[in-house]
Amino acid sequence: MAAMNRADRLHLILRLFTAEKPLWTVEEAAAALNVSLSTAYRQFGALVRSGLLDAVEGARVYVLGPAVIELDRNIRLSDPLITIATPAMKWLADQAQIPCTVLLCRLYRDRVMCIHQEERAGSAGSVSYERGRPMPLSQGAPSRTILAQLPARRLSGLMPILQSEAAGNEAFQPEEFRAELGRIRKQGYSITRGEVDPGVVGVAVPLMTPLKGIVASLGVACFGAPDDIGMIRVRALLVATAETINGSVQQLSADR
Amino acid sequence: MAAMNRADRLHLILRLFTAEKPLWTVEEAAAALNVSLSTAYRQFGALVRSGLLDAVEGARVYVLGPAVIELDRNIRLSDPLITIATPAMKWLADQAQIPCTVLLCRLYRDRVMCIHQEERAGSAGSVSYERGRPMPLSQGAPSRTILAQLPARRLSGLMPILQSEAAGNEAFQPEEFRAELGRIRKQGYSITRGEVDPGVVGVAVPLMTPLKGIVASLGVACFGAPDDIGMIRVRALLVATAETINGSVQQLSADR
DNA sequence: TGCATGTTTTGCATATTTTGCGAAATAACA
DNA sequence: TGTTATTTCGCAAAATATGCAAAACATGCA
Repeated sequence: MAAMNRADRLHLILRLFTAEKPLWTVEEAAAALNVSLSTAYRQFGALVRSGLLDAVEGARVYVLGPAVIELDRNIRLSDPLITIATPAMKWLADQAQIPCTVLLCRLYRDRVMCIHQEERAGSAGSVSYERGRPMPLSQGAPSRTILAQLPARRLSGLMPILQSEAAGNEAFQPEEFRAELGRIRKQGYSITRGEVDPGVVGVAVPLMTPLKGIVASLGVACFGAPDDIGMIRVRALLVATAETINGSVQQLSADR
Repeated sequence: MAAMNRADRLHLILRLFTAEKPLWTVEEAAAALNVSLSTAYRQFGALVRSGLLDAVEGARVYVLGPAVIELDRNIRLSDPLITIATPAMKWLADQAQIPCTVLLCRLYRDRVMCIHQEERAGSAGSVSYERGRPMPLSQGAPSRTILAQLPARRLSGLMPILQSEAAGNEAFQPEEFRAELGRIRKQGYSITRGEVDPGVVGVAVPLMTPLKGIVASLGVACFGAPDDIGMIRVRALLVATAETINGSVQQLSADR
């Protein structure tokens, strides 16, 4: 196995705890991680001491711990992109005159993940692009907008992922997909209709970021069959909001 | 320095990133952690690879990374206590006829921390007991309710913390405080008025938990000068809700 | 109560990883 | 281009983690 250091290994443990399998016994984890039982006990013990894991039920089973919640608050309060974007996103949610959710998304590993969302007051709809949930690269306006921003080199590196995401689906046409990304880049936005959630129309635009090598997008997921006029309006608001955010980001960079 | 393993050390790094000081250069961190610069670079590099940290601004500065957001979603979706309590907390927020926020809190290190909150629709007030923010042990109904549940031995261990929290304040009377905790234990709830936030009245009741050694409380923070009748109503709802949650927890334990 | 079973911790020798140092490479910038 | 600040790298020494087997602990049941 490739060289590994403690952060890698630690994160490997934490990554066992997914929404699909949130509970792990030490025995299961030892098997999954290919380590002896006693090592797994020691590692879990350390993680529990740090608060990143928590013991349930007489310690037979472990779940993610309270330190995660604390760290998440810190990130909400202090991440540069999130703090800059939040007020603008609230404004956008307020101005859009149709039920919707505003999404701030970024590339994360081989996925696109929402890192902040603002719901329009009274909008009951829920969206797959939910805060903290990694989504496929190829589906939905936020993802496509992000792909469209990538340098050719980086995009090529991701093609295998796109291929595997499309596996089983109707024929995935790399060339056609690239052309689509080119169009998005040119027009400056992406729209998808019901591609991720049935009945939901998504629009997204690219975002500059203060983060080294981070690619992000700002999107709006609209519920309740919005008409074309409504979507044009939302798109315009979105472009304006993104410009505001980009401006603040530039500002921040200049200040340092 | 005491024996330490890699999980401990890793967590030490993560804990540097607080809401007060969210940005760290490698140099600052190396100094704070008492390690050489090259070690700090290596550790930060590993953490960035795992997504727990993120490089800002040409990588001169680091912040908490997207993996934290992903882990937080996992915890929201899967923590046994949170998932059990959430529907009951929504119900409670809905039934309370005054503006309020419902709080699920637990002991976390030497503090009490809210791990889930539900705001009553239309309640604009904000509360210091915010999700993910560690609060002093001695202040507020959720904290006191939790202290009141602790075995004498454990409480004694925490007395120095209480002392230091009270440092500078008007004379802190350990005996008086213990007596107060005794009253809370007997009557089964705690009420504080404006102790944490001016104008906010807090009520809290203890909670059984499925977690080994975890002590928790369910509380309501009421805004807008609620009258006594209102508070009695809320308190009764709170007791009922806690019973529901306790029941579900028992259920869960029995199932395993 | 005591036995049988399943779970968790510990001691120890060994293997692996981490560390700090100085040097080298790289990037930033005037 | 030269100058400085940042970041990576190679290496030997020091610190830690690991697996194993044995021991301690807990649990359930007759």
